[in-house]
Amino acid sequence: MIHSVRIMAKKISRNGSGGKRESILRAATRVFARNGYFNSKVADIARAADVADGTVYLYFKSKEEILHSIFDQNIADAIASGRKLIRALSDPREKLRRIAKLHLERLGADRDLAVVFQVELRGSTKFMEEFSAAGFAEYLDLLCKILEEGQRSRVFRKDLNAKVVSKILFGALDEMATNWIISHRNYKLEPMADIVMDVFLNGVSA
Amino acid sequence: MIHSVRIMAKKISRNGSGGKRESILRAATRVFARNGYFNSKVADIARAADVADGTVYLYFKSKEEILHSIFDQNIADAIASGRKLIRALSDPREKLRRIAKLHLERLGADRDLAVVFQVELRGSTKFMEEFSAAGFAEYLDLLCKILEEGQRSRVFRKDLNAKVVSKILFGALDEMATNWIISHRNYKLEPMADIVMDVFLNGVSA
DNA sequence: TCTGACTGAATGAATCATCACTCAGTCTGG
DNA sequence: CCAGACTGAGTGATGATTCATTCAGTCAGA
Repeated sequence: MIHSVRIMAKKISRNGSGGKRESILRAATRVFARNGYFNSKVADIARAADVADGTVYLYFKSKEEILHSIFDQNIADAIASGRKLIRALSDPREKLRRIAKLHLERLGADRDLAVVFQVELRGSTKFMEEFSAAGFAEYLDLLCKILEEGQRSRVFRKDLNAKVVSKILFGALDEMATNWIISHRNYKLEPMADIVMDVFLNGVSA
Repeated sequence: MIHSVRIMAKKISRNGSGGKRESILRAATRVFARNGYFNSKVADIARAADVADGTVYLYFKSKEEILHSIFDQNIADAIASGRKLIRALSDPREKLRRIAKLHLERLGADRDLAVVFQVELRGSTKFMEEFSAAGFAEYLDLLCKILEEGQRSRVFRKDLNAKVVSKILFGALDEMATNWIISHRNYKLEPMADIVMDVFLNGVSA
């Protein structure tokens, strides 16, 4: 009995929305987004999460690991959602449209997270390289595979390098997100995906 | 006689490639590119420029101002080059092709500068917003104006928002540059402009 | 031409505020 | 009472910036 309760507690504390770890990650996202990673003090994160400074170190090895965790958790989730979303579809164009929409939808739904992804994670080659090695490359690969599939079925032009073309698409979406953050006007991010996909698909269709 | 010699000396020390200010800027670009802005010590920059720590402060108010100066100097130069390059051209498509090539040519010619532009300048919303207000917006506007011109002459589709479309183009080029930096393989950046422009122009042409 | 006063660029050791991280101790549920 | 989650004051390192000092070069007067 006691045993199972402890396991539950552990589980909640690891994954649940009431857990300290989650709470620290959410707080850190907010703090990083507001001040920038290097200007954020661990003490600020602790205060925002309503825990003591030391508690942060019970859950994360270092300040840097917090940033990593924010990225890891979200990119893995995004890729999983993306794969699931396109599983039932057959038209490569539609697959890309859905992925693009999901991409901007997710970032548009949480401005703080978007800032961390678009701004803070870019702030050092070290991070860029580490991150690119992991989830980022996987995301690009997801796009690339769809493009290749479309080339095989002659939906997309075959004279283009799929890898390069997937970067073009990613770059266009990425810029939409970055501009949305910088701009202080209040518009919806996700509809931008339609315009991007219009131009892009028109450009790569056979 | 002596007087004119002094004026020459002053002029060289302000603008010439042998001047300390220039030398500090070049050194800073290298150091920022290697270590990242926040991990770079002013002392590192001073050593790389072969001057004393304090000398840096005779030319720049702060470490931050050094980063600003690197950006300001280069973006202004890039925009001027771009405008000059397209002045004699009439076809909007050709104008965009030339600008895109110039964009990647400049970054591809100086990896350190590219790292500062693609990575270090992105590392804080504060920088992003300040920079976007100045030169970056002007660059986007340059693209936008060409697109609008092309729409008027029915070269480009009129059903697209020129501002958004210019961001798509910028984002695609930007991603080429960023990927070139992250990737450790040794390829030329500038030819990527052709592929980008192929897809892009195909996508926006009427 | 020589000399002594003057200038201001350049120096780099010292200052001082800032944090990431630690750890000795407290609290609490069972 | 115990285990272990949690606390938060303290520590040590770091690094941007300052400023008293040096010294190479300029200049004016004799």
